[in-house]
Amino acid sequence: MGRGKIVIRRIDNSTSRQVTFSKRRNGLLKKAKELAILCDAEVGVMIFSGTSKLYDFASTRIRVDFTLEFDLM
Amino acid sequence: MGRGKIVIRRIDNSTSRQVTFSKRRNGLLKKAKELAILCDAEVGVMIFSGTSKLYDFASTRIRVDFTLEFDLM
DNA sequence: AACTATTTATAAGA
DNA sequence: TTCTTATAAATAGTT
Repeated sequence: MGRGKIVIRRIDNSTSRQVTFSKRRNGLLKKAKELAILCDAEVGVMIFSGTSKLYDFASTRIRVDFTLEFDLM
Repeated sequence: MGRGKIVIRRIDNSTSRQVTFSKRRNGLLKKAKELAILCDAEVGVMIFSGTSKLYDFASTRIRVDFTLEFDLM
């Protein structure tokens, strides 16, 4: 959706990748909230950017304890 | 988006709620995958339906261990 | 389970 | 880099 059609593959240009990350991250969190409300569902989303900053959402009736283990090289 | 505009509040009719759940659940999972690929981000999504069936997605470089604790009444 | 009229998300551009 | 807008994509209501 947008001025042009895109293929779903890693965006090489880091600036474009950052801009797209910001837009789509917000879109995903918004849709997660809507799903939880509309359908009375339990939804949890966690997103880590390349710099490992966390963005997340969890519906109120759910508690999620998670540990993340990255295979760092 | 659709034939009419909707307000984001719990859908009372259970059949409609179920149909919307199915559509939007798929949409959310798709967008999570796209975000992970396009932006090389770590993304995890977990969705529980009213009947507590789990639908989830996690990008391959992430491992998420989670426990869910519902406040059942 | 399909369809399609519309709304919404967003890719490019300014 | 915040705002705009043309267009792709998601989906609400319908069949």
